[in-house]
Amino acid sequence: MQKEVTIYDIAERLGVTASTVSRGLNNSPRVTKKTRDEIHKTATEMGYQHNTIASNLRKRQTKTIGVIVHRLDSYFITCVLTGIEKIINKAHYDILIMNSAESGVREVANAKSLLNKRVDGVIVSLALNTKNIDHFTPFLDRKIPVIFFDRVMPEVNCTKVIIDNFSSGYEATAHLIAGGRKRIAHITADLQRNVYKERFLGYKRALNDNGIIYKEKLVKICNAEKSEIVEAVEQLLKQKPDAFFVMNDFSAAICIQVLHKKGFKVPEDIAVMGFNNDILGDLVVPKLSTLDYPGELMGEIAATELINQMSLKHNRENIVDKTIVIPSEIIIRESTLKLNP
Amino acid sequence: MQKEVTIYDIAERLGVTASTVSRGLNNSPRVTKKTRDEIHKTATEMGYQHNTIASNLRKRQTKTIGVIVHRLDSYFITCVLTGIEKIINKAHYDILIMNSAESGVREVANAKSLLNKRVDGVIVSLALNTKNIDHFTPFLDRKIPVIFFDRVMPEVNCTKVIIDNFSSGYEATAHLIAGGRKRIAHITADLQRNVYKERFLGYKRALNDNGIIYKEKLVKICNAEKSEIVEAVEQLLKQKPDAFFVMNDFSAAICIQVLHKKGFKVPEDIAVMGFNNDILGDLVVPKLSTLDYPGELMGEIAATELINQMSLKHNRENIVDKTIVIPSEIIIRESTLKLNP
DNA sequence: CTGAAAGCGCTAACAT
DNA sequence: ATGTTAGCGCTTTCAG
Repeated sequence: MQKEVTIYDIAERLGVTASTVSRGLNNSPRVTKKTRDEIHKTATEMGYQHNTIASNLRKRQTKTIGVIVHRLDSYFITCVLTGIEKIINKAHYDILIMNSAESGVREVANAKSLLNKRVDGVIVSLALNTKNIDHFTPFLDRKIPVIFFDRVMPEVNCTKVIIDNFSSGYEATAHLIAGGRKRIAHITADLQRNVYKERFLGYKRALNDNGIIYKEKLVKICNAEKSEIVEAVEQLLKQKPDAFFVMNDFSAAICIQVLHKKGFKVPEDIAVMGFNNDILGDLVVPKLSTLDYPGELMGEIAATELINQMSLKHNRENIVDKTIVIPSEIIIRESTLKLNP
Repeated sequence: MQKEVTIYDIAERLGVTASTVSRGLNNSPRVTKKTRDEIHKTATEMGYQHNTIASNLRKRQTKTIGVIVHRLDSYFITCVLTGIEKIINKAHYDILIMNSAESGVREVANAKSLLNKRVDGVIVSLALNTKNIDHFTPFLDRKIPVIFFDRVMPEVNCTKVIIDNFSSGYEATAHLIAGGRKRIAHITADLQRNVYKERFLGYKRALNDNGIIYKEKLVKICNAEKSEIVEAVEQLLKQKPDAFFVMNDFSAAICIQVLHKKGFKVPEDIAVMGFNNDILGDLVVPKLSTLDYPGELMGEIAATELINQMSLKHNRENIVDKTIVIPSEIIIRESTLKLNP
């Protein structure tokens, strides 16, 4: 950055003072239309570019929000980001995206960085192994709103946007049972994280409510790597399951692939239920039954809530931490069709 | 933002001056280990948080790069972002992601915003309808490096990271021809954009080199909306094609779905060739033949090049604008298997 | 309607 | 090893 054209340079050229130039550039009505136009004209002539950093320092606000996601290469996350972006942009804020890459350590660093950059608000989905949210208390102390979405800490009192994972897990399992399945395998991820834990609890409860005994051997925990999914499916097949309830559609599609390779028919021999309503679910054969998990809507709602809270800056006491539950919906396609008796 | 704890507050408490505190916090060797430790200790005690804005203003650099993408909800783009992130983070830079949402107007606004925020470098993939790159000249004037990836302006002299779209289009088409196909339909997007145009030219050339006459009626331009793809496939079927070469794997999967619904067998009746090597290609039936388009690698290379150019700040004359071509590779799976004579 | 003056919080010559 | 001083570029109160 060599020497910049500043408002002083414009001021000098026009024989006015920097304050006037600043007002002019910001289209303040306190400066005549004529000077305002002149200011804009010379500004472009001289190649002036507003310095947001200086402005931010002076105004003590950045008109920027931070978003911490647990990964970037996920269809669900990009939908959420698209939703956030839609709302945030309309309100003339910018977005600083940080990627924790499922690492709690990086998440802490991300939070610190956002704090140092003085973002006006934060939206977060927690990393897989985040144990507490102490790294967000500096924000709350400073009355900077923080909204958690999807992956949250259930116990902690703060604003959350989630789906009802328990009910979704319950509903998925109940649907499989209604289809005549009795040995339902469940492939999921780290149960520390609320989303997986609650779906798992829903699964167990549905079994129980239908008089099916829960068997630990029918449950496998793994991350969403293809190799791990393949391995999990193969292991679980030893338990002779008649259905799989899988953590996401991508993994469910892999599951189907493995089953086909092993000579099983889906859904005739084994049913497969996904989660997330990924675009891909409609394109595989058989089409995947799944739970609709409206990412873009979730992003929009989180962002709307954030903007709302940011605008309440001066009487922050009015903010009530709430939990917003977004409706999720079971989508029944082909992979779980009923068994003929 | 109420009154902050500043280095002056720490200085006062410790009976030293702000410079010392600043040095201490930055772990400058010019201050004794003892005072350094004291400074850090009191800083945390007092809840001090470094103000990046003030620091950036003073240092006249932000350690932040801007990335403008044409959309967020694309598997390819998220791979690129992941790649960029990997490299950029290692170099202790932050990333400001902007979404042009395929709008040239928004792209111009994004560029301006990044300029105002004084990013140290920029990585861009152009929107569908961007006509020129004048909005990036202010960066180049200020010696702020700009790297274009994937969607670029071929004519303009600047640094680009791309794949060889012409050859890829050629190779895909030649592969189909080698499989005995003669009436090869092509579904693509706006030919203004280099990537589509060059693949199209490759397609034409391959036809020509193999003595097949190019037929305009076998080519359809559309965006990647599902409905448009379905419509395009249905229209093209009237031309009795024996193969489809489709702009991306997602659309190719839709194409297969339509063909199945119409009673065609893939690849026996009609072959389908995708583009991008999306994860999804391996999960559909039949598995998709496609062109591997290494997004993450592209991101890594663009970022590495950017960092390289940013480090050359003071003798920017040394920068040679170059075009880096990343190898793309045809992947033959099931959807284009050879016709039996 | 415009100007003067102060300061946002930090860093880096230059001095001691 | 630490202090002094100035200033990054902008906004905003207060004055005229």
